[in-house]
Amino acid sequence: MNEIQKTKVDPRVLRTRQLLKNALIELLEEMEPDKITVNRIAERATINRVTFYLHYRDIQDMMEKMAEEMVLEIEKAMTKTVEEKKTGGDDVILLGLLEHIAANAKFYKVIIGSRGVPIFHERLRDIFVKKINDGVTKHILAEKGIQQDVAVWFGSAAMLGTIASWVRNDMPYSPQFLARQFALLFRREDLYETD
Amino acid sequence: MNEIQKTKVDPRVLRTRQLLKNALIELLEEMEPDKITVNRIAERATINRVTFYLHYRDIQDMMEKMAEEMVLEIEKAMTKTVEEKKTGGDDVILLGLLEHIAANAKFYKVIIGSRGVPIFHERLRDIFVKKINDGVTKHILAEKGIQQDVAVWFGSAAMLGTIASWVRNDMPYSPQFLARQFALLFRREDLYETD
DNA sequence: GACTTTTTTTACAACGTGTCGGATAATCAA
DNA sequence: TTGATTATCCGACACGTTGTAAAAAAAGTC
Repeated sequence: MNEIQKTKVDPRVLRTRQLLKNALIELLEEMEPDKITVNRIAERATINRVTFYLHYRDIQDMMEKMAEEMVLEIEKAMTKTVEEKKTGGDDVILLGLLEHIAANAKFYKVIIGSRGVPIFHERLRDIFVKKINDGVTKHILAEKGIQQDVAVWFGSAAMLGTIASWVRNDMPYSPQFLARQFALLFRREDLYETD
Repeated sequence: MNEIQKTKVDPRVLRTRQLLKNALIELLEEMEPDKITVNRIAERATINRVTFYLHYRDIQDMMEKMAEEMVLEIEKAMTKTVEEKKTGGDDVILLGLLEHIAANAKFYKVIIGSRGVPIFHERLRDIFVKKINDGVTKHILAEKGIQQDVAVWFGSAAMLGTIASWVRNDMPYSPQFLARQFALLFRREDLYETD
C-alpha cells in the first residue's frame, strides 16, 4: 500500500506518511479503533505529534485518505491482471483482486478482518456495487421476478462479506480456489456474469 | 427496543437507561460515532454525566449491551412469527425478522444503515451464520464442489448486506416482497433451505 | 414514615485535541 | 558548496473528555 506519486514530492513527507500509516496499521492490530489516538500514532511512528497535523486533519481524515489509496491500488490490481492474462472476463478481475488482497494480507486483515473500520468497508462495497451493476444480466432478472437493485445488493454484499470472512480466517483457501468458489456460487444464479 | 425485565427493577434505572439509549440513537442520527461523547449522551438524555457511569463502563460497553438486547429481540421476533403462522420454515422466520426490522426502522437505520456501528453488524452476522449453518444442505454442496464454510460466509453476508442496503434505502420494498426476493435468490442455488 | 436505592452535585487529576511561534534539520536548485 | 526553501521538531497553550470520589438530595420501597 505505497504512496502513488508522479510529481516529485519531498522524500521527507513520503517517509513521514509511510511511518504514520504503518503505525496506524500496527495499532489497529493491537487495540480497538476508539483507543487509537494521535498521540499513540505519532509515538509509534517516531514522529512528533504536531507533524501529524501537517498531513492529516484528524484520524478519520487519515483513514479516508488511506481508503482512497486502497481503492486506487485495487483498481490497478484488477486491470493489471486483465492485461497479463488476455482472457478478460470477470473471473480474471476477481482473481486479480484476491491475489492483491492476499499479497497485502496484513493490511486487509486489519481493516476488513478483525473488527474492521467502516470507511474501508464502504469503499470496498462501492467497488463491488459498481462491478456487479455492470455485470448483471437484466433480462434474466426480469424473467425471474428479481429486482435489479436487490440483486446488486445481494451480490455485492455476498462478495464483500465472503472476502472479509476469508481474510478474517487467515485465508484458508488460495485466491484461485476462492475465485472458483465464487464462480460456482454465482453461476448457479445465471444472474451475474462470472465467466 | 425496550428493556426486558422479569425481576422487578427500580423504575428509575429503567427510565435512566431508556433515556440514555434514546439519546445515543438520536446522536447517531446526527453525527459520526467518534463525535459522540458521554457528555453529549448525558446532556441529550437530561441525565447527569456521572449517572451514565453507574450503568455503563463506557460508550462501547453501552453499545455492547444494546447489541445484546437487539439479539434477544430478534430471536423473539423470529420465533414469534413461527408460532403465529404455523407453517414453519425459514421463509417465515425471515419474514418475522424483516417485519421486526421494519417496525423498528429508526433504530436499525442508525445502527446498520447509515454508516453503521461494527458491534451491531457482528451480532447480526452471528445470527445469520447460525441460521444458515443449520439450514445448509450439505450433500448438494459437496456435489457441486462448494465448501460449506464458504457457502455459509456467502449466504450470511448476502443476507446481512441486502438487509442493510434495504434499510439504508428507507425500505423501498415491503417485508413480504423482500422475503420473496430472498427466496428467489437463494432457491436458485438449491444450497439453502428457504422453503 | 422510616429505610433503601438511585440520582445529583461538585470537584479532581489525567489525558487527548488542535493550534501557535520559533528553532532545527533536511532537501532542493543553482 | 552555498543559499533558499521546506519539513520537522519543540515547548506551550486553552479547551474538552474521561473516569472516579464523597456527600447531599431525590425517588422508590415496604
